[in-house]
Amino acid sequence: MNTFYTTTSIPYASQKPHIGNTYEAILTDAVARYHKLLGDDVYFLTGTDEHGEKIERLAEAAGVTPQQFVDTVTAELRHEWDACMVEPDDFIRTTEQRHMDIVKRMFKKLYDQGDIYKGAYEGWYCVPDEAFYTDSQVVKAESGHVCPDCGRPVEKLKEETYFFRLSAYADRLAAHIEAHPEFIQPESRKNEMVNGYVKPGLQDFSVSRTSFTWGVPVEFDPGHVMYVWVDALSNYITALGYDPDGKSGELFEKYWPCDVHILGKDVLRFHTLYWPGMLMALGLPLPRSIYGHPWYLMNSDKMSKSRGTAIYASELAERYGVDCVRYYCLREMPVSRDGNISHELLASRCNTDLANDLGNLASRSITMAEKYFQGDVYPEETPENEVLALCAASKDRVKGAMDGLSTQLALTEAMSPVVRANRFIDETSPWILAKDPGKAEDLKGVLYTLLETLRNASVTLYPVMPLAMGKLRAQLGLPEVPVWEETPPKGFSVKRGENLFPRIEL
RNA sequence: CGCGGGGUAGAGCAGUCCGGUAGCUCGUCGGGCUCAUAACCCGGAGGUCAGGGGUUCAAAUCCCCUCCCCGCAACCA
Repeated sequence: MNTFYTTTSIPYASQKPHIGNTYEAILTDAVARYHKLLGDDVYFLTGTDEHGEKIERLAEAAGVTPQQFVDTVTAELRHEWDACMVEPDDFIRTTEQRHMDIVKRMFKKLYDQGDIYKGAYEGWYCVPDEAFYTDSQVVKAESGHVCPDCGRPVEKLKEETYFFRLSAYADRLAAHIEAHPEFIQPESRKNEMVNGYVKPGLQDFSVSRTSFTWGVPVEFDPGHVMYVWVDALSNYITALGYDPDGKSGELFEKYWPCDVHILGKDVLRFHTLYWPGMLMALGLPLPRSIYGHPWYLMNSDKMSKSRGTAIYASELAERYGVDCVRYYCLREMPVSRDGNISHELLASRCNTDLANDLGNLASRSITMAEKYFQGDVYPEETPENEVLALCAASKDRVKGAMDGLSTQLALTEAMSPVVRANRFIDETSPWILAKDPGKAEDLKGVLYTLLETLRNASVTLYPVMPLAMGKLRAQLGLPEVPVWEETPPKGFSVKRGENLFPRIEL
């Protein structure tokens, strides 16, 4: 049996995640469910990044401890995930003891072997903005260096910090990226990483801070806490029970290396350069692939809580149903640019595809099966026709698209037999066949074709819409959870239930 | 010459790698059907595929140039 390990990036627990953040969890969940259908031994990990200065400050402002603060945010996040039927095998928080214990020993090991060293980070600091800038970021004005954001003068600041020696792994990493075209996906992002960072030369990066305390302590140097990279990125192996001293647990031995890390384009750099560098230093195999997805925008604008333009998955799921939200997110995200989401767009897409095409096909097909044959449709011979041929062909194409994480294409393909079947009804006019007792077998063939189209869709769409497809399968008299290679049955015993996708009225 | 992405019907998008009558959804106009969630099916109108040049029998698709929009530009998650 193949194993399949997939992860989301772990969101920063600084605020409740909006639909744009939740999209990633939905995508990863659908990928995990798809591989489960294929029969793979799947492990799906997600979690939260809970340390850092920003959280320390937000907690202080809220008058709570940082731990209380992240407990609240992480609970909100899990509520969002739950509302979308995102069901990971494990959920890791970087403030958990099991994580911190391992991270501390990892850090020490890297330090002992010389991959982490003490140095100083020099930069520019804008006091009013409380922001650091690098040499290349600050604007050089006549009056001296000024803040690129607000234009006020910045001060030179020097902070003692530990660095990870990424430069030592630059050549190996460049060679790996070159030799494994699938390592960074999609390809346009790979080019961005290579041209933007690898070719100019990879520099060491800072892995500790002395300016705040809410982090994993560097035990051999009090005053330092770990900065985000070592702490957060390592969640992918600490959750599996990795042991820097060579006694890693069963899960780690079974699932590492990861098959695909799924994350936003904004953090792709850290996952494709920093993280592999650290893994090389630890002597561990690199993840097989890393996929950077675009973002969802609200009316072509970045979602912002403060501007009131954020949409939350839980609200959408409550209003329109979890299946609609999952379907929309995975159907509408374009391949190579940011997607748009709004109530209007979601309602339009779901009404067209789910209510009018799929839901209505189920409704009319099952109703006819009950009306004409009391729900039992067992033709003497399994029919062969264009619609059934399309079902088989489309399923293969769905598989190809899902393997490449192209959910937009996968869903378009999965829906194509449904659209074709609606036309098939007009072409065959079953209500006319029903008036002629001598055409009973023809009528059975037509209804079988329709029900088999629905069964096929219940498999190909199951990873994206587990709830609704489970209900559809129940109406078709099939087990609620399918397997990908399900054999078409000789016939169907159906029973009409509630409408699968009620039309959305705004 | 910093890097990358985008600019295709009123709106939102696919097609561009592997040139060959420009496609999908919504909207709109007309027709059909009555099994169905006022859903389904057929047809019409609507695009010089950002602009210019080149290659070719043929270019949205390949090459060159220009314009516009967006993201990134190293320690921000």
